[in-house]
Amino acid sequence: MKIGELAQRTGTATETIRFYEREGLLPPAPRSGGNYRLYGAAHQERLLLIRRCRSLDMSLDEIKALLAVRDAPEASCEAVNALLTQHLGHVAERLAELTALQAELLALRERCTVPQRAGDCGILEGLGQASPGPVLRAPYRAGSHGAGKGPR
Amino acid sequence: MKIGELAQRTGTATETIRFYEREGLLPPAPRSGGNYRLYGAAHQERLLLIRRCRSLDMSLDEIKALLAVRDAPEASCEAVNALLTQHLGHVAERLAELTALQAELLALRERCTVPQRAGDCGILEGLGQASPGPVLRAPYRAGSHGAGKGPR
DNA sequence: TGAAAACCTTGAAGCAGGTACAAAGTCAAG
DNA sequence: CTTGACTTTGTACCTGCTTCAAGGTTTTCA
Repeated sequence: MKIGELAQRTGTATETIRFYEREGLLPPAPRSGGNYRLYGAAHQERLLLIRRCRSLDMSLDEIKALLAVRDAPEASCEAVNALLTQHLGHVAERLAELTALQAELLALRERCTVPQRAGDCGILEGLGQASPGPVLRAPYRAGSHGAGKGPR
Repeated sequence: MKIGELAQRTGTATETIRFYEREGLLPPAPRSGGNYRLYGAAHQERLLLIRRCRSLDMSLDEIKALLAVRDAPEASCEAVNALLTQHLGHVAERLAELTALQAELLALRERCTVPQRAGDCGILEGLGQASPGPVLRAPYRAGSHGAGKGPR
């Protein structure tokens, strides 16, 4: 099948598929006479695995490590376990951060229930005060997922 | 004070301060004879407000909107309220996603408790199967915060 | 048959929110 | 007067894609 069909079958944009190939997550596809990429069932399964891992919020590097283990079926799968545990750690950490964040935001909203002059707004005042503690450990990390403006 | 001192006082990297100036969050600082940026108390307060908002995981655009209201003290602060509520929505949404994620990852880890051949690993097998539902709504969003590899 | 539409190709640029250089200029202390 | 700490500008890099632009190929249908 051509890239468009693979894209449709896996719910992945064609550009994303090419991107995964460039990044080494998918092997370079064989080409047709007209230089079109041609894919089979194995590619499709691999791509679905990648997408599933992404939906579990793993980084491409983590997925690469996972695929490397999968590509060596005689090796031990301990590494997979370790990776998963580590990833769970990241998720738990982020959950804790977001929970603290939510509490702080809710408290902040309490401070201004009635519309008034911005100069007297309790929220802006509250924002001027120091945070009770570092909610997010750091200017977190370049290029990951958060509570920003949402998809699209 | 010079940029280094402001950086130290606010716990912000000097590059980040210059970045905020470029992005229009901070006004262009007046310069010394040697072309060094010079800052006063007002700059420091504004920067702290920005950093606090960032620690609340607001986007730079959201912060810009907030600052615009702050800069017009006679305007109504309703917009601040709306922004905060909207932001709380994002956080709640992300929390729900991460919670579902965590459950799925925990279930996955159950599948492989003993080291074995990667070819028979229950986790890799589990990853090959379809997800029970879309955990994350979409290839989430370019450039935000997540449960990736963490800072540094 | 031939032209239009629908697909595919590569490459480069853009997003957020910075970080990390490099090459050069400025200033204080020894 | 030189060393070192600081600053300046500018550019490139990070993640995980998405969105172009400019062309090549294949399919469709009149």
